[in-house]
Amino acid sequence: MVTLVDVARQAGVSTATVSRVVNSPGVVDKTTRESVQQVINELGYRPNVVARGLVSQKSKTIGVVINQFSSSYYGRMLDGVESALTNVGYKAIAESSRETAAGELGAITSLLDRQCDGIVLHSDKLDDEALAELLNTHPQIVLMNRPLDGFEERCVYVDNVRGGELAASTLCAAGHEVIALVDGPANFFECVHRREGFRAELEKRGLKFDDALLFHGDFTVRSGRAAMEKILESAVKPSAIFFLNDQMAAGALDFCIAHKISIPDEFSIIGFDDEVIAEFLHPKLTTIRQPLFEIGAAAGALAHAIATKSDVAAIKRVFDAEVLERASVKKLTQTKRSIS
Amino acid sequence: MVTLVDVARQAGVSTATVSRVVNSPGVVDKTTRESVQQVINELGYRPNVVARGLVSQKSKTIGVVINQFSSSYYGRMLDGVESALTNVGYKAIAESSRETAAGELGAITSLLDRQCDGIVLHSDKLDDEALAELLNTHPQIVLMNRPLDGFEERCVYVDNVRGGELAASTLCAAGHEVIALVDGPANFFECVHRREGFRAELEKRGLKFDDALLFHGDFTVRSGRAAMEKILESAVKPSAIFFLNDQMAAGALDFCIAHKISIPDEFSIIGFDDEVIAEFLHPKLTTIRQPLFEIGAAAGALAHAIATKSDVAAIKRVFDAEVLERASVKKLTQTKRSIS
DNA sequence: AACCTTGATGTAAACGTTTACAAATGATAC
DNA sequence: GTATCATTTGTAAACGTTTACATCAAGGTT
Repeated sequence: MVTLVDVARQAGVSTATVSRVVNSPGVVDKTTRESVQQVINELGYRPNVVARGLVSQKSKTIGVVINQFSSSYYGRMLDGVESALTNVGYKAIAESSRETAAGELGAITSLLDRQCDGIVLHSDKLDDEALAELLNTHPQIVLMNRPLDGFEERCVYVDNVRGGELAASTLCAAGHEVIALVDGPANFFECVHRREGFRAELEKRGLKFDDALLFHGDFTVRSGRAAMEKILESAVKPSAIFFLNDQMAAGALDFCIAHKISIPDEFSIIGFDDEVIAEFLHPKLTTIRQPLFEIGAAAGALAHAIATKSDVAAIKRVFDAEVLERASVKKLTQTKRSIS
Repeated sequence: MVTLVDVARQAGVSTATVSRVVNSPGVVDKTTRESVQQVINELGYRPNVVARGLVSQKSKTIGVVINQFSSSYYGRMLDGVESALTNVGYKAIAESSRETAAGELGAITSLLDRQCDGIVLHSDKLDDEALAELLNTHPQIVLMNRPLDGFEERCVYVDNVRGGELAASTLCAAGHEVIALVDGPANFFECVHRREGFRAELEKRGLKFDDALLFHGDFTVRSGRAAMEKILESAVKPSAIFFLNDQMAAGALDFCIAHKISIPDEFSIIGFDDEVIAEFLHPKLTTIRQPLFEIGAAAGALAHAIATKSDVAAIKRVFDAEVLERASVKKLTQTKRSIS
């Protein structure tokens, strides 16, 4: 490995001078600079980031903690983080928690040990209390796609309430009035918010949400299939169904194909997330899209801003979801609506 | 930040002793060890990985270069790499090339600058020559899911030839004899190999592959749709089609739905890759699966073995693909076969 | 009693940088 | 000719560790 010292010796200058031509070429004399640069090129010298980090006490690196890599949900956010950081000369280093609370904590510690200047954390295994404590002791941590009361400044996320409203308004605008909702895991804040927004929008439109229309799922394909079956067996006759994520909607669609139930003719279906599978389903799934890349980018920018003590106010924290209209929602005609 | 020096002072010992209780507790006296450990806990001391790396000249880190995060293709391999490394106390740090050759080179340099002990490279932008040069100058680099002549020891990949054979044998076993093939980008080695294996298997079975049955695509959904249209317009009447990746097969399926062509009744279809979408398509796509997690894990293990100069021979380099039979391939009956 | 081991600890150099400060040079102004 | 200043360069300390080597005490051999 060729070091600063090698270059200095070869060029007949001090290490300080070499360091200067690398970091602030302006201050060194043109002749010196050029001859040093020449030696740098000849020897193929590259600064050792580790040594540099030790003395500068900066790693120019932001750590990112996610659940796993093999899901485009995290992938899209990672791409966003990396993109934002690359733009400002920082690096992202991603670590997976392997889907356990211990893994999340371990990843954070490991990233901190590595002297990351900031950390972008996607947590869904730690509870609010643990998270609050973490954020209090480590001012360089920001939360990605999760809000936390009292830490509004350090959270970047999609407005799930607004997302739920959007689902309701999309369905209502298409003429639906009796709408079933298939829930996700009870303790997920996303579910609470999406449901909340959904109900609120319905009420705003003078429609009451009947609890008989609420079905339970756990975000898996299998549970979506089961929920669809339950809906068919039940007494309620919704014209549309809002699944709190795409996986469950996919399960329902699969069930419908198997049982020759025509979608969207017999039921309109809307999902949430816009996963890659959504536009490959049959029919193509209308869904609510979270701007994951943008959320990742904002989280990266926020962590960077905090690390460099630069202006944090300009960074957008709360993102709106948007509806992607595809083919699983049918517009009801006036006549049809009155019949049903 | 609390350092070794702080601990040493507080515990009334030298930094060497503290370092020893952290790294080789065995050699220090029980009483000393315990009192030092006590101070470490009180102060919440954590070793600075950067400083440690500087003196030990080891980072215990393997860098991984991929094209992007937001694709489960890379995600599955990343999970594999991370899993293998975590098992041996190493860390993976992933960087995306943002899909350009310059990005690949930049990521490698950046990882090298960070003193990664090894690098796992997934390259599809660099040609064989550039790669060979890279591997020659940097013995710590290994290639993930790409073979390279002359560097068999340092490449981990799926046997695409065998994968092509598998596609052919699956279709033949179902009674198909006239099989169309939809190609991918001409310069991708994957395509060359898959085609090669496909042809070889056909010939082995006494079937000749007619070039009229070869159609071109570029791995995109759109091109799959277009290829399907071309096949329908053409004079050849295949009973089955082998798409060199799932994306194109998805496009074809979409086209078929739109044009009321029943799959697998009118055509049997097989894809390649087993992307997440495969089992959500209609009908569920039969495809050839690459063991991406295992490939990533092996690549990680290989890089680690090289970095630690341990035994490299035991690590599996070439992986077999497997066929995932779902619903897009139909078994032809003897009668039907003779009619067609 | 002299010598050798063994085990525990400390001393100090080293890793490859950056940077505050000092020093040297030359130009400018009077 | 001296004082002042700007520009360029060098010296050396610092960052937080690890580790070769030295030291020392205590116990064992002869």
